[in-house]
Amino acid sequence: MKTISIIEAKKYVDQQVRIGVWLTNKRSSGKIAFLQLRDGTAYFQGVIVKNEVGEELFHEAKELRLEESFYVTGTIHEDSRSHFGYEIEISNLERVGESEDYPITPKEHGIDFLMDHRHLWLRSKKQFAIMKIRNEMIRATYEFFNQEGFIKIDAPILTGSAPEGTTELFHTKYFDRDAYLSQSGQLYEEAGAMAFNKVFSFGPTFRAEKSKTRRHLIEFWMIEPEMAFMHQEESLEIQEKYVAFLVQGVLNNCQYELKLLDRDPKVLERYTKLPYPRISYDEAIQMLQDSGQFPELKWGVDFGSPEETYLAEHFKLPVFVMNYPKSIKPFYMKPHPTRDDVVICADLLAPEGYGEIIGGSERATDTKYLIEQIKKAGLKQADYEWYLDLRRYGSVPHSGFGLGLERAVTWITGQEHIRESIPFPRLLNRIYP
RNA sequence: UGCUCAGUAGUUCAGUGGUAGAAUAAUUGACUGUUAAUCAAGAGGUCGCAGGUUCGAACCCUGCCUGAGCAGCCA
Repeated sequence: MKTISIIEAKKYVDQQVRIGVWLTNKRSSGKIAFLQLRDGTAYFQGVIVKNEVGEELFHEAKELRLEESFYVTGTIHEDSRSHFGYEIEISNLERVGESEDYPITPKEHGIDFLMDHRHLWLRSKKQFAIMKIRNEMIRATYEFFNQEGFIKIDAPILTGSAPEGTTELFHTKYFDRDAYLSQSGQLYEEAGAMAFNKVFSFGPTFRAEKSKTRRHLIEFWMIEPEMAFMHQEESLEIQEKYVAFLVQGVLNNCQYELKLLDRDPKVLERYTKLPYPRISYDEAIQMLQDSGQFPELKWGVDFGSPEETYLAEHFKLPVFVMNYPKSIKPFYMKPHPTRDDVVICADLLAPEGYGEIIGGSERATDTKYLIEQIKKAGLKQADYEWYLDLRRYGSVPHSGFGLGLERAVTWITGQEHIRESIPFPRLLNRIYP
């Protein structure tokens, strides 16, 4: 007899199999009991009938506790009365690990309680579906960049200086010197692009900002591609192709998970059609002013979440907002060739109110300009000499972007809050578990 | 960090000055197709912490702690 996983059950109809499972819920009457089972691959139910298995085993089945682990042996049946489409008629049970007073019950719980039990909450259906989709997006990321000829160059996590200087950094010690946790691998990816042409990084990012919103994490994962001999227009094409590829990957491989989340695949299908609309920052300001909803808004300020939501809702698609004012963007962005007040950059705003998921730009290539900008930003030139070397020795036009994985997962899975898009979220007041 | 709200049974909540409540989970029993099953029974409490007002405080006042929502910042 074969030991299988639940997800394979449909291949073993009318056969005897054995499955290692946990109990997620149970219902019983005098002569029949339904055990809701999960094994980490899927959820389905086992049926155990007293007349078939005898008094003793039936009693044992009724005694099983929530999240107790055991092996079931039985026959797989196709059955429309079961949500999964298949179920197992149990002929034997072998108990493995007991479970007393499992805290998470099938009833409602508050967010504080669930976050305190995040290590257990991950077992529930909704979290299972989100994590499987997150995994698919990671898998698709590697597939996409490999097929596009990128190689993965890992950026360091410990750095000796502030890469962008603006946001707050986590401070730590590097033996007897100061060090900081990475808030972006981008500058290192630029070095990678000069060595390997098309590169990307995928790693954790740390921001010691006191932000407390549904779209912020203190620790999150970012995908940062960087491409040599590439102007912004081609970069935008890669960006939208990548995002559409992520959505398509989820549509191809996660239909079961989308159903568990009640996320309509038809909505996601719209996001696989390219190109995405593009508007300039100037046009965006005009649109927002014309809407009459943002009377205070002036050219030169960054958008908040209400503005981003308005823009993305207007197009009902991811939308690129291009060429922001120089004053609100970091020092390394390429200045516009005919205007000195904007830079060559774009943010991709996700629809349905999910906000910015990508920030990207063409990078400045002129050494003198960069030195000026570094000074203006109040940074120490000495910390950036290695970065300036990239311009001194064979500088080429190059562009790159960063995609926040959890923001993209939150959008594609249709979640309210980013905290459920990462296994163990680090939030302003939360570092346990 | 600012503004707003909340903290009472394992959990989700009601209780606005006079003996601490409900639902649900867990426990025991009944029930042959349940989908948050249903029905019955018993059990379950440092009312976030400290101080104050009062004959009397879960409730009013002060301080503190913890969390959530929104904003700024950003991906």
